[in-house]
Amino acid sequence: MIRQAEKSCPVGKVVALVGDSCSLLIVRDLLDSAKRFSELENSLSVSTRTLAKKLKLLEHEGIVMRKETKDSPACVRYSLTKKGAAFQKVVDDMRAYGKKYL
Amino acid sequence: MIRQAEKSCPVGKVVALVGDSCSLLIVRDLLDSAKRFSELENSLSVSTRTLAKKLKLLEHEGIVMRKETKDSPACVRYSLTKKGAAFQKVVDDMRAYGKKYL
DNA sequence: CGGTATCCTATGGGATACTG
DNA sequence: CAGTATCCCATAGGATACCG
Repeated sequence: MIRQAEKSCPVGKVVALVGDSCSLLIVRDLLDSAKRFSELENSLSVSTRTLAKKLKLLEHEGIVMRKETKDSPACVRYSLTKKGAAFQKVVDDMRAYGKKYL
Repeated sequence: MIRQAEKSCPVGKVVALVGDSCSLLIVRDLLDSAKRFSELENSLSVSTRTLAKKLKLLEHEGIVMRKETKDSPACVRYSLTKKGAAFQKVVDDMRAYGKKYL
């Protein structure tokens, strides 16, 4: 639904990037600390499939980093890149808004 | 997709409210100034149907105000309530983010 | 544990036509 | 102009099963 017209607007770009139901919630969680796949899965109550897709997308966009330690069973941690961590202000303001108005 | 678990988090609430493809873009436009239906329609490149639905939702949530002046043809202006205008910071932060990183 | 692969459904949203 | 009403479709996302 994001059209060409939106792509020239910085706000439109941000919405196109994290303006879905859970991308920003992933960022919110990772702003707190790096987390495992299953931790995110539980926190967000999202399906495995969707979480995997969103994480891949966010990784591809340079928002999220994936780090795997060679253990068995597998252990993977997701954290924010600098670009991802820069969402801190947005998330903080949203939190402030939510507390005050919702 | 927004689950119960998210409703206890202020950020989750905000995302549930404006975390779709165009609600926040409507707010962005109205932060600039009050606008008519058709202005929003053109600016957002969204279908009549969708815009009408989102505006109703935002009005119902107390974010947007609808003012009709009894003219012919009809003239309707949408503007932000105080609750809606409070999104200024969030939108500004998103704009700053978009300019810097996207 | 951290995914991928299928299948399937709900629904968001476009296009079009019509009305006060 | 500012919508409402239909119809229709694409796709986001859930559920489930399976794998390294």
